[in-house]
Amino acid sequence: MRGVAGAGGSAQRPRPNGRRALAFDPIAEASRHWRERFGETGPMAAVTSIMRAQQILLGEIDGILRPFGLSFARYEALVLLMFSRRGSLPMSKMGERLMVHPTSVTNAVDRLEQDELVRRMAHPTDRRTTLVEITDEGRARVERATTELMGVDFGLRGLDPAETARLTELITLLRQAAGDFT
Amino acid sequence: MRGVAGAGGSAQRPRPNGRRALAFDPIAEASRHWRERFGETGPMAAVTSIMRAQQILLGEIDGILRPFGLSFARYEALVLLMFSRRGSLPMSKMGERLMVHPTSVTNAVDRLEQDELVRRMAHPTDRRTTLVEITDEGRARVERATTELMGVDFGLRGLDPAETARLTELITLLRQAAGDFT
DNA sequence: CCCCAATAGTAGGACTTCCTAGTACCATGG
DNA sequence: CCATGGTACTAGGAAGTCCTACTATTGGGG
Repeated sequence: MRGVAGAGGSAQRPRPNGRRALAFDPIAEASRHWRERFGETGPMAAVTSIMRAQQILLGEIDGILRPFGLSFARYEALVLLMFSRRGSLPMSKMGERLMVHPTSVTNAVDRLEQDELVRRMAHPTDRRTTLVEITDEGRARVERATTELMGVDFGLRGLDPAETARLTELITLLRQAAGDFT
Repeated sequence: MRGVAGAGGSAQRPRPNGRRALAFDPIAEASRHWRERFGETGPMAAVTSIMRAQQILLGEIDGILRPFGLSFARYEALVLLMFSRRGSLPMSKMGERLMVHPTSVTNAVDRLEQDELVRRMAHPTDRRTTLVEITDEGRARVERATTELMGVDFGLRGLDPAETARLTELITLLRQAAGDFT
């Protein structure tokens, strides 16, 4: 269905969605065009690169998670609940930690609940709040999926540990400047 | 509507979707949890960071483009056409260069055509092929949008030019390993 | 003690991405 | 000369994101 990162090193692996590898880097190519016409192009190349990286990684990860009946969005929600002390959190807390819109949480929880991987519960004191609790099946599922994902480094290839750490570091600077945290 | 990247340096700017800055970095926090439980966490942190960076940048850019009646997806398509020699390209070529699924091109071109920023034309010799040509209005629009985007470094903040270049470089390694190009 | 602003969650809608299927057309081999 | 396989595009649908309301509930100030 997706290949789940088997096959070969890097060259002849079929592209996720049926595209094939190009003989040149289209981002570098575009960057060249920009430079000719506008001069500075660093930020544009970086932004385009990030967009593309996200697309690649999400495709890779979703492909790995598909056999588990999960998407990355729902997987992340399950992980968050698994890490929580009581195995449950208010929806609002989930949105905050996952850094997504409240309606995205509603969406994810709806689907997870349909699969009986989580359960909505009333909050004991605040009737506005909905608690989301991970089920035993949810725990089992996320545990297995995690093993699988870690086995393939979350689809991340081509970077050694130091480079991986540096990448995270640079993006942390970006995120801080964007106001993600103080 | 979105703020268009004005206001302040980094701290008190309202988050794109109404979330506010947290007092800690949720990705670092999650990474700590992972390390406790599973040991290695480098790839997971990097992947999560990229996902978040994409979300931030896309929100930023779409906010800037909204006054121009464009989204980033459609903007990229217009830029591609603007850079092409004849101002027109086959849809398939566009999908290849933009690295998106053919149906995504159809979608983007549909909307651009409704706004009369591009025009579908028959290919002179191959009747399977649809050529997409940028209109004068399309050129004008993308020109103005580009000025705006370059003025705010495509929403990229917090990195100096060297760091920006390094970020692109690291992601290029990732993309190459994923088979984006040879 | 009550009104009113803030908070929590959801419904509905716009947009994007991908996938699967289908149709139309080209190009090559028998 | 046609049959077959590959290419180009689109229709329909699933999933995710965000946004704008809207309802319910809470908690504080007058």
